[in-house]
Amino acid sequence: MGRAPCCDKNNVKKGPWSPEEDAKLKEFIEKHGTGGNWIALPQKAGLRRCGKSCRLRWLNYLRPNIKHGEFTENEDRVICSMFASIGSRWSIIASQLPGRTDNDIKNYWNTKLKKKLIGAGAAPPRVQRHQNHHHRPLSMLPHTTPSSFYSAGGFSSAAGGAGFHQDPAMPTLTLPTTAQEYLVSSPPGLPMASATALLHHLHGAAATAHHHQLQVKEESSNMIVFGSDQQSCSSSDGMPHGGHHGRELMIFDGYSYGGYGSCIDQVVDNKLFQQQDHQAAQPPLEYNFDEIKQLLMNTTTNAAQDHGGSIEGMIASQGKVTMM
DNA sequence: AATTGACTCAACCGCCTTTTT
DNA sequence: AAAAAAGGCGGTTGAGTCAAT
Repeated sequence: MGRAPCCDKNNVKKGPWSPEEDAKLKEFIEKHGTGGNWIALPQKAGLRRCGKSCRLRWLNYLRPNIKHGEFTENEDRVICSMFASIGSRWSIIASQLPGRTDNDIKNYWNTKLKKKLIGAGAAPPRVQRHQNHHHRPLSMLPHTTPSSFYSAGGFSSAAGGAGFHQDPAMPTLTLPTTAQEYLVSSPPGLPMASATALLHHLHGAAATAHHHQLQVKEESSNMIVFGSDQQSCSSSDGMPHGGHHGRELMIFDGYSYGGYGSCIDQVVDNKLFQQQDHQAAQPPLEYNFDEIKQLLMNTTTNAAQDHGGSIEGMIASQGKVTMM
Protein backbone atom coordinates (compact mmCIF):
# COMPACT_ATOMS: atom_id res chain seq x y z
CA MET A 1 0.00 0.00 0.00
CA GLY A 2 0.94 3.65 0.08
CA ARG A 3 2.37 5.83 2.76
CA ALA A 4 1.07 7.56 5.80
CA PRO A 5 -1.16 10.60 5.31
CA CYS A 6 0.55 13.86 4.53
CA CYS A 7 -0.61 15.75 7.59
CA ASP A 8 -3.51 16.11 9.95
CA LYS A 9 -5.29 19.01 8.38
CA ASN A 10 -7.20 19.73 11.52
CA ASN A 11 -4.05 20.12 13.49
CA VAL A 12 -2.05 22.38 11.23
CA LYS A 13 -1.77 26.10 11.33
CA LYS A 14 -2.50 28.12 8.23
CA GLY A 15 -1.85 31.67 7.23
CA PRO A 16 1.16 33.88 7.54
CA TRP A 17 4.27 32.57 9.19
CA SER A 18 5.39 34.13 12.42
CA PRO A 19 9.04 35.06 12.96
CA GLU A 20 9.22 32.30 15.54
CA GLU A 21 8.05 29.71 13.06
CA ASP A 22 10.47 31.03 10.47
CA ALA A 23 13.30 30.78 12.95
CA LYS A 24 12.35 27.24 13.91
CA LEU A 25 12.14 26.09 10.32
CA LYS A 26 15.32 27.79 9.30
CA GLU A 27 17.27 26.50 12.23
CA PHE A 28 16.03 22.98 11.75
CA ILE A 29 16.81 22.84 8.06
CA GLU A 30 20.21 24.41 8.51
CA LYS A 31 21.01 21.82 11.13
CA HIS A 32 19.42 18.73 9.68
CA GLY A 33 18.42 19.52 6.13
CA THR A 34 15.04 18.51 4.88
CA GLY A 35 15.86 14.88 5.34
CA GLY A 36 14.22 14.24 2.03
CA ASN A 37 10.86 14.29 3.65
CA TRP A 38 8.91 17.49 3.95
CA ILE A 39 5.91 15.79 5.39
CA ALA A 40 7.78 14.58 8.42
CA LEU A 41 9.75 17.77 8.80
CA PRO A 42 7.27 20.00 10.63
CA GLN A 43 6.83 17.46 13.39
CA LYS A 44 10.54 17.04 13.82
CA ALA A 45 11.00 20.79 13.80
CA GLY A 46 8.23 21.33 16.27
CA LEU A 47 6.01 23.18 13.86
CA ARG A 48 2.29 22.86 13.51
CA ARG A 49 2.41 23.28 9.79
CA CYS A 50 1.76 21.15 6.77
CA GLY A 51 4.89 19.82 5.14
CA LYS A 52 3.98 21.45 1.90
CA SER A 53 3.63 24.74 3.67
CA CYS A 54 7.08 24.35 5.19
CA ARG A 55 8.53 23.50 1.83
CA LEU A 56 6.96 26.55 0.25
CA ARG A 57 8.07 28.82 3.03
CA TRP A 58 11.62 27.58 2.84
CA LEU A 59 11.92 27.66 -0.91
CA ASN A 60 10.21 30.95 -1.47
CA TYR A 61 11.36 32.92 1.49
CA LEU A 62 13.78 31.45 3.99
CA ARG A 63 16.41 29.71 1.98
CA PRO A 64 19.70 31.50 1.49
CA ASN A 65 20.52 33.53 -1.60
CA ILE A 66 16.95 34.40 -2.34
CA LYS A 67 16.76 37.67 -4.19
CA HIS A 68 13.92 39.92 -3.24
CA GLY A 69 12.94 43.21 -4.70
CA GLU A 70 13.42 44.82 -8.05
CA PHE A 71 13.80 42.74 -11.14
CA THR A 72 16.54 43.91 -13.40
CA GLU A 73 16.12 44.73 -17.02
CA ASN A 74 18.01 41.63 -17.90
CA GLU A 75 15.70 39.54 -15.78
CA ASP A 76 12.79 41.14 -17.59
CA ARG A 77 14.35 40.04 -20.82
CA VAL A 78 14.78 36.51 -19.72
CA ILE A 79 11.26 36.28 -18.41
CA CYS A 80 9.74 37.73 -21.56
CA SER A 81 11.86 35.59 -23.75
CA MET A 82 11.12 32.42 -21.94
CA PHE A 83 7.46 33.18 -21.52
CA ALA A 84 7.22 33.60 -25.23
CA SER A 85 9.02 30.35 -25.70
CA ILE A 86 7.50 28.09 -23.12
CA GLY A 87 4.63 29.93 -21.54
CA SER A 88 3.86 30.05 -17.86
CA ARG A 89 6.27 27.43 -16.72
CA TRP A 90 7.58 29.47 -13.88
CA SER A 91 9.79 26.87 -12.34
CA ILE A 92 11.71 26.52 -15.57
CA ILE A 93 11.94 30.26 -15.99
CA ALA A 94 13.09 30.54 -12.40
CA SER A 95 15.84 28.08 -13.12
CA GLN A 96 17.32 30.67 -15.45
CA LEU A 97 17.22 33.41 -12.86
CA PRO A 98 19.48 32.65 -9.94
CA GLY A 99 18.01 33.83 -6.69
CA ARG A 100 14.50 34.15 -7.99
CA THR A 101 11.71 31.80 -7.11
CA ASP A 102 9.01 30.63 -9.40
CA ASN A 103 6.46 32.25 -7.13
CA ASP A 104 8.30 35.54 -7.34
CA ILE A 105 8.45 35.44 -11.08
CA LYS A 106 4.85 34.43 -11.36
CA ASN A 107 3.79 37.31 -9.16
CA TYR A 108 6.02 39.70 -10.99
CA TRP A 109 4.67 38.65 -14.33
CA ASN A 110 1.05 38.77 -13.25
CA THR A 111 1.23 42.04 -11.41
CA LYS A 112 3.81 44.07 -13.24
CA LEU A 113 5.41 42.72 -16.32
CA LYS A 114 2.20 41.74 -18.04
CA LYS A 115 0.70 45.11 -17.31
CA LYS A 116 3.82 46.75 -18.48
CA LEU A 117 3.50 45.00 -21.77
CA ILE A 118 -0.17 45.71 -22.11
CA GLY A 119 0.27 49.25 -21.02
CA ALA A 120 3.16 49.91 -23.31
CA GLY A 121 2.36 52.54 -25.85
CA ALA A 122 -0.90 53.35 -24.17
CA ALA A 123 -1.62 56.23 -21.89
CA PRO A 124 0.54 56.05 -18.79
CA PRO A 125 -1.12 54.26 -15.92
CA ARG A 126 -1.95 56.04 -12.77
CA VAL A 127 1.05 56.62 -10.61
CA GLN A 128 1.71 53.53 -8.61
CA ARG A 129 3.09 53.29 -5.20
CA HIS A 130 6.57 51.86 -5.06
CA GLN A 131 6.91 53.16 -8.54
CA ASN A 132 9.53 51.14 -10.21
CA HIS A 133 11.47 53.41 -12.48
CA HIS A 134 14.03 50.80 -13.02
CA HIS A 135 11.93 48.97 -15.52
CA ARG A 136 11.79 50.71 -18.81
CA PRO A 137 8.35 50.58 -20.30
CA LEU A 138 8.27 48.81 -23.58
CA SER A 139 7.23 51.93 -25.34
CA MET A 140 10.63 53.32 -24.60
CA LEU A 141 12.48 50.36 -25.89
CA PRO A 142 14.24 50.53 -29.17
CA HIS A 143 12.45 49.05 -32.10
CA THR A 144 13.69 47.51 -35.22
CA THR A 145 12.23 46.61 -38.49
CA PRO A 146 9.48 44.09 -38.04
CA SER A 147 10.32 40.52 -38.80
CA SER A 148 13.97 40.97 -38.23
CA PHE A 149 13.76 38.30 -35.65
CA TYR A 150 13.00 35.58 -38.06
CA SER A 151 15.34 36.64 -40.72
CA ALA A 152 17.56 33.69 -40.01
CA GLY A 153 15.12 31.02 -40.88
CA GLY A 154 12.26 31.13 -38.51
CA PHE A 155 10.39 28.65 -36.55
CA SER A 156 8.83 26.87 -39.37
CA SER A 157 10.92 26.62 -42.39
CA ALA A 158 13.61 24.10 -41.80
CA ALA A 159 11.75 21.90 -39.45
CA GLY A 160 9.47 20.69 -42.13
CA GLY A 161 6.97 23.44 -41.62
CA ALA A 162 4.31 21.25 -40.20
CA GLY A 163 1.55 23.62 -39.38
CA PHE A 164 3.50 26.64 -38.39
CA HIS A 165 4.61 29.28 -40.77
CA GLN A 166 5.79 32.74 -40.20
CA ASP A 167 3.71 35.16 -42.16
CA PRO A 168 6.16 37.54 -43.79
CA ALA A 169 3.61 40.28 -43.60
CA MET A 170 3.08 39.77 -39.94
CA PRO A 171 4.92 42.04 -37.54
CA THR A 172 7.44 40.05 -35.65
CA LEU A 173 8.07 39.90 -31.98
CA THR A 174 11.75 40.24 -31.55
CA LEU A 175 12.38 38.59 -28.30
CA PRO A 176 14.88 39.99 -25.93
CA THR A 177 18.46 39.06 -25.42
CA THR A 178 18.32 35.34 -25.24
CA ALA A 179 16.14 34.98 -28.27
CA GLN A 180 18.27 37.32 -30.22
CA GLU A 181 21.40 35.56 -29.31
CA TYR A 182 19.61 32.39 -30.02
CA LEU A 183 18.86 33.66 -33.44
CA VAL A 184 22.18 35.20 -34.16
CA SER A 185 24.08 32.08 -33.39
CA SER A 186 21.59 29.81 -34.98
CA PRO A 187 21.41 28.23 -38.34
CA PRO A 188 18.19 28.32 -40.29
CA GLY A 189 15.57 26.22 -38.73
CA LEU A 190 16.38 26.92 -35.16
CA PRO A 191 13.02 27.21 -33.53
CA MET A 192 11.95 30.08 -31.40
CA ALA A 193 8.52 31.34 -30.63
CA SER A 194 7.37 34.12 -32.85
CA ALA A 195 4.62 36.44 -31.87
CA THR A 196 2.30 34.13 -33.65
CA ALA A 197 3.46 31.28 -31.54
CA LEU A 198 3.04 33.36 -28.45
CA LEU A 199 -0.42 34.30 -29.55
CA HIS A 200 -1.37 30.71 -30.04
CA HIS A 201 0.20 29.72 -26.84
CA LEU A 202 -1.53 32.38 -24.86
CA HIS A 203 -4.82 31.47 -26.39
CA GLY A 204 -4.44 27.97 -25.29
CA ALA A 205 -2.87 28.65 -21.97
CA ALA A 206 -5.73 29.55 -19.72
CA ALA A 207 -7.82 26.62 -20.77
CA THR A 208 -5.08 24.14 -20.37
CA ALA A 209 -3.84 24.10 -16.86
CA HIS A 210 -1.15 21.49 -16.59
CA HIS A 211 -1.17 21.39 -20.30
CA HIS A 212 2.52 21.76 -20.58
CA GLN A 213 3.53 18.25 -19.88
CA LEU A 214 5.66 17.41 -22.81
CA GLN A 215 6.55 13.91 -23.61
CA VAL A 216 9.03 12.15 -25.69
CA LYS A 217 7.93 9.35 -27.84
CA GLU A 218 11.40 8.50 -28.97
CA GLU A 219 14.87 9.80 -28.54
CA SER A 220 16.17 11.75 -31.45
CA SER A 221 17.89 14.96 -32.23
CA ASN A 222 14.50 16.59 -32.43
CA MET A 223 13.69 17.06 -28.84
CA ILE A 224 13.31 19.70 -26.25
CA VAL A 225 14.65 19.76 -22.75
CA PHE A 226 14.41 22.72 -20.45
CA GLY A 227 16.40 24.06 -17.57
CA SER A 228 19.96 24.64 -16.62
CA ASP A 229 22.77 23.25 -14.64
CA GLN A 230 22.82 26.17 -12.33
CA GLN A 231 21.49 26.36 -8.92
CA SER A 232 18.14 27.91 -9.09
CA CYS A 233 15.47 28.96 -6.72
CA SER A 234 12.56 27.35 -8.39
CA SER A 235 10.40 25.27 -6.18
CA SER A 236 11.82 22.13 -7.56
CA ASP A 237 15.38 22.63 -6.70
CA GLY A 238 14.95 22.63 -3.04
CA MET A 239 14.82 18.92 -3.33
CA PRO A 240 18.31 17.77 -4.00
CA HIS A 241 17.09 14.23 -3.83
CA GLY A 242 14.02 15.06 -5.74
CA GLY A 243 15.09 13.08 -8.71
CA HIS A 244 14.69 14.52 -12.09
CA HIS A 245 16.49 17.82 -11.91
CA GLY A 246 19.94 17.46 -13.28
CA ARG A 247 21.45 19.55 -16.02
CA GLU A 248 18.55 20.52 -18.16
CA LEU A 249 18.59 22.11 -21.53
CA MET A 250 16.17 22.84 -24.23
CA ILE A 251 17.07 20.94 -27.29
CA PHE A 252 15.35 21.19 -30.57
CA ASP A 253 16.22 20.08 -34.00
CA GLY A 254 19.75 19.52 -33.01
CA TYR A 255 20.26 22.63 -30.94
CA SER A 256 20.01 23.23 -27.28
CA TYR A 257 19.08 26.26 -25.30
CA GLY A 258 19.69 26.69 -21.65
CA GLY A 259 21.37 28.59 -18.88
CA TYR A 260 21.31 32.17 -17.87
CA GLY A 261 22.61 34.12 -20.78
CA SER A 262 21.56 31.35 -23.04
CA CYS A 263 24.36 29.54 -24.61
CA ILE A 264 23.55 27.89 -27.82
CA ASP A 265 24.89 24.44 -28.08
CA GLN A 266 24.82 22.35 -31.12
CA VAL A 267 23.83 18.80 -30.61
CA VAL A 268 25.44 16.26 -32.78
CA ASP A 269 24.86 12.63 -32.14
CA ASN A 270 23.37 13.55 -28.78
CA LYS A 271 26.50 15.40 -27.74
CA LEU A 272 26.48 19.04 -26.87
CA PHE A 273 28.89 21.42 -28.50
CA GLN A 274 28.80 24.79 -26.88
CA GLN A 275 29.28 27.53 -29.39
CA GLN A 276 29.67 30.52 -27.19
CA ASP A 277 29.04 31.95 -23.83
CA HIS A 278 26.70 34.89 -23.97
CA GLN A 279 26.76 35.76 -20.34
CA ALA A 280 28.34 39.12 -20.93
CA ALA A 281 26.95 40.18 -24.28
CA GLN A 282 23.66 42.00 -24.12
CA PRO A 283 22.35 43.01 -27.50
CA PRO A 284 19.75 45.72 -27.64
CA LEU A 285 16.35 44.78 -26.44
CA GLU A 286 13.73 44.74 -29.12
CA TYR A 287 10.02 44.38 -28.89
CA ASN A 288 7.09 44.97 -31.07
CA PHE A 289 5.08 46.00 -28.10
CA ASP A 290 1.88 46.47 -30.04
CA GLU A 291 1.86 42.86 -30.84
CA ILE A 292 2.71 41.67 -27.38
CA LYS A 293 0.00 43.89 -26.12
CA GLN A 294 -2.41 42.39 -28.57
CA LEU A 295 -1.42 38.94 -27.50
CA LEU A 296 -1.98 39.64 -23.89
CA MET A 297 -5.31 41.24 -24.57
CA ASN A 298 -6.44 38.32 -26.62
CA THR A 299 -5.46 35.91 -23.93
CA THR A 300 -8.35 36.90 -21.80
CA THR A 301 -10.92 36.50 -24.51
CA ASN A 302 -9.73 33.45 -26.30
CA ALA A 303 -8.67 31.29 -23.46
CA ALA A 304 -10.56 28.30 -24.62
CA GLN A 305 -8.74 27.82 -27.85
CA ASP A 306 -7.72 24.30 -28.51
CA HIS A 307 -4.42 22.86 -27.50
CA GLY A 308 -3.38 22.58 -31.08
CA GLY A 309 -2.69 26.25 -30.92
CA SER A 310 -0.20 25.93 -28.15
CA ILE A 311 3.45 26.23 -28.79
CA GLU A 312 3.96 22.74 -27.53
CA GLY A 313 1.56 21.54 -30.12
CA MET A 314 3.48 23.32 -32.79
CA ILE A 315 6.75 22.08 -31.47
CA ALA A 316 5.45 18.61 -31.15
CA SER A 317 4.25 18.74 -34.69
CA GLN A 318 7.76 19.38 -35.82
CA GLY A 319 9.91 17.33 -33.60
CA LYS A 320 10.00 15.20 -30.55
CA VAL A 321 9.74 16.93 -27.26
CA THR A 322 10.92 15.83 -23.90
CA MET A 323 11.17 17.04 -20.35
CA MET A 324 14.08 15.86 -18.28
C1' DA B 1 -8.93 62.61 8.78
C1' DA B 2 -11.64 59.22 6.59
C1' DT B 3 -12.74 56.56 2.70
C1' DT B 4 -11.92 54.25 -1.48
C1' DG B 5 -9.65 51.64 -4.69
C1' DA B 6 -5.44 49.83 -6.72
C1' DC B 7 -1.63 47.15 -5.89
C1' DT B 8 1.51 43.58 -3.95
C1' DC B 9 2.84 39.20 -2.58
C1' DA B 10 2.73 35.32 0.68
C1' DA B 11 0.25 31.46 1.01
C1' DC B 12 -3.30 28.27 -0.18
C1' DC B 13 -5.63 25.06 -3.40
C1' DG B 14 -5.97 21.50 -6.41
C1' DC B 15 -4.17 18.89 -10.05
C1' DC B 16 -0.50 16.11 -12.26
C1' DT B 17 3.68 13.31 -11.99
C1' DT B 18 6.81 10.53 -9.54
C1' DT B 19 7.96 7.42 -6.06
C1' DT B 20 7.06 4.05 -2.73
C1' DT B 21 4.74 0.18 -0.81
C1' DA C 1 0.52 -3.95 -11.45
C1' DA C 2 -2.12 -1.18 -8.62
C1' DA C 3 -2.89 2.00 -5.10
C1' DA C 4 -1.70 5.71 -2.43
C1' DA C 5 1.47 9.16 -0.60
C1' DA C 6 4.87 12.59 -1.63
C1' DG C 7 6.71 15.95 -4.55
C1' DG C 8 6.11 19.55 -7.66
C1' DC C 9 3.86 23.19 -10.00
C1' DG C 10 0.71 26.81 -11.74
C1' DG C 11 -3.48 29.42 -10.75
C1' DT C 12 -5.85 32.00 -7.51
C1' DT C 13 -6.94 34.48 -3.35
C1' DG C 14 -7.08 37.65 0.40
C1' DA C 15 -4.91 40.53 3.90
C1' DG C 16 -2.10 44.36 4.25
C1' DT C 17 -0.43 48.69 2.41
C1' DC C 18 -0.54 53.03 0.37
C1' DA C 19 -1.85 56.79 -2.91
C1' DA C 20 -5.62 59.40 -4.45
C1' DT C 21 -9.77 61.66 -3.49
